[in-house]
Amino acid sequence: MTKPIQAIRGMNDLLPDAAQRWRRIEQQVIGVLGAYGYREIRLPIVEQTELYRRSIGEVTDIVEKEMYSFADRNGDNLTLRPEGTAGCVRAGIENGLLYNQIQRLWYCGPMFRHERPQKGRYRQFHQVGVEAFGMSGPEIDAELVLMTARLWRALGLTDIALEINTLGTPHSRAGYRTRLVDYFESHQAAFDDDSRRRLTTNPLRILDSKNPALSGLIAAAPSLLDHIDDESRAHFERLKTLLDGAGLRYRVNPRLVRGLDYYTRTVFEWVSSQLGAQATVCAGGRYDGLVEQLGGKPTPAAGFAIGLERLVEICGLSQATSPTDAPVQVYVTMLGERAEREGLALAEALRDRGLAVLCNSDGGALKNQLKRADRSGATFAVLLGEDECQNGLASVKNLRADEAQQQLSQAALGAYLRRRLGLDPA
RNA sequence: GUGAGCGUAGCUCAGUUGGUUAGAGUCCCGGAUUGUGAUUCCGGUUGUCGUGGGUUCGAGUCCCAUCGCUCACCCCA
Repeated sequence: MTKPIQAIRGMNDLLPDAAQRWRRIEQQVIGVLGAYGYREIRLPIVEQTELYRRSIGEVTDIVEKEMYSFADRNGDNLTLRPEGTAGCVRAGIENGLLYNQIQRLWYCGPMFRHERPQKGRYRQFHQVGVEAFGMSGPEIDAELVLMTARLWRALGLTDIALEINTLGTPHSRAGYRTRLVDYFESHQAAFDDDSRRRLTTNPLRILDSKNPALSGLIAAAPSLLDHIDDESRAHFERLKTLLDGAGLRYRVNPRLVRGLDYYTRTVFEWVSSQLGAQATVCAGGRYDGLVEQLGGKPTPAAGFAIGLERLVEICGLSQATSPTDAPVQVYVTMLGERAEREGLALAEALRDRGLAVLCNSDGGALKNQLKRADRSGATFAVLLGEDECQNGLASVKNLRADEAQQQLSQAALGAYLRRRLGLDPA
C-alpha cells in the first residue's frame, strides 16, 4: 500500500452523521434570521490580502501570523478569508448596497486561520455571519442580540450567557489606552511575558488576562467606562434599557475587548461553560468606521458571527438523541442477470412515483441482499428473481413488521407501496 | 509559536517486572436454509504495534528523534 494522504491539520471532514446534524442546525439558524428579515449574501472565500490588513488591523495576531496568504499566478497577494465582515463590506461597497441604504445580510461558510488546533478552534472553521448596515441607533444592536437569544431558545440551549460592553469611539478609546499604558508601565515588574508584549500591541487585552497573579493589578486599573465619550455612554445606556425591556439577562463586562480593530461602541459575546477554553459561541458588535475605512461613504454598521463548530458542539450536548436522515423506503433485491436488468428499470419506475429506492448492487446471495436491505433502514424489500420476472410479478416483504410476504404485479407495485407507506390514503 | 498527555485490526480497546507465533469485542465475508434480514450456532480475513534509530540474547513494553491526535497557553467564532 502506498502512503495515504492525510487531511491538513486543523481541517476536518464532516462525515454523514455529523453533516446531517450540521445541516439541521444551520436550517434552524437560517430560519430565525429570515424571521427578522435578513437576506443571504454569498461571498468569495479568497480576497486581496490588503482588504484584511486594512480592516482587521496590522498589528493583530490574525494579520501578523494567522492568515493563509499566497501569491496568485499574476503576482497578486491573496488570502483565504480569516473572517467574513471585511469581505461583506467590500462587496456592499462594490455593488452599491450600502449607499444611503439599510441592509440586513447574512452569510455562512468556512474561514481560515493558521492557529494551533484545540477544542473549539480549527484552522478551517465555519461561521454564520450577520451584518446590518445604515442604522446608527442602539435599536439595531438590540435587534441583533435578541435575534441570537431567540436562536438559542429555538435550539434548546440553556447554558449560554450574554456579556456586553462598550468600547466608545476610536478617539475616546485612544485616550483611555494612553491612561491604561501609563498605569501598567508603573507596575511592569509583576508582568508575565505575554502581558509585557501586549503593552505595546494591544494593552486593552491585558484586562482579559487569565494570569491570577495579575488579577489585583487589573481590578485596580482605570476603567474604560469612565473614559468613553458622552454619546457612546448614552448609546450604551439606551441599549441596556432596550435589553431590559425585552427581559433579556446580561452581564456588563468592562473587560470585554474584541480582538479586531474595527469595533466601536457596542460589543457583545455569548459564552458557554461547555466549550473548554474557547468559550465564545457568538460575538460581535458595532463597527461604524469600517465602511469608510474600506473606501465607502461613512455608514454605521453592526454585526456578529457564530462559530458553527462551537454551536454544534453545545447543541450535541443538549440534544440527547439526534434523529436520522429520512431513510430509504424500498430496497430492491435481485437474483440473476434478468432480474438485475429489470430491477433497475423497476426501481426507476418506483422513483418516478416519488419513492426513495435503494437498489442492490454487486450481487450476493439473497440472504446477504436482505441483510443489506435491513441495514439500509428501508421499510419494504422488493424481491425480484427468475420466477417473478417470468410472470411480471414482484414479491414484497415488510422488513419492519411480521406479516405475510405479498406477491403482486410489477404494474401495481408503486401504488401498493405508496399506500402501505402512508403516502396515499388506503 | 510554547507546554503536557496519548498513538496496538476499519471501529472500541486488552496486552503483566522486557520473554515464544500480538489478543478480545464489533464490523465484514462464507456456511447451518439450491430464493428470505434483524436473534442463534459454526468457520474465516483483520495488523509494516504511528515512523525511524538505539539499548538488550530478546522491545508492543525501556531510551532518543520524528510525525500525528488531544487538551491547555496564546488568540478568537
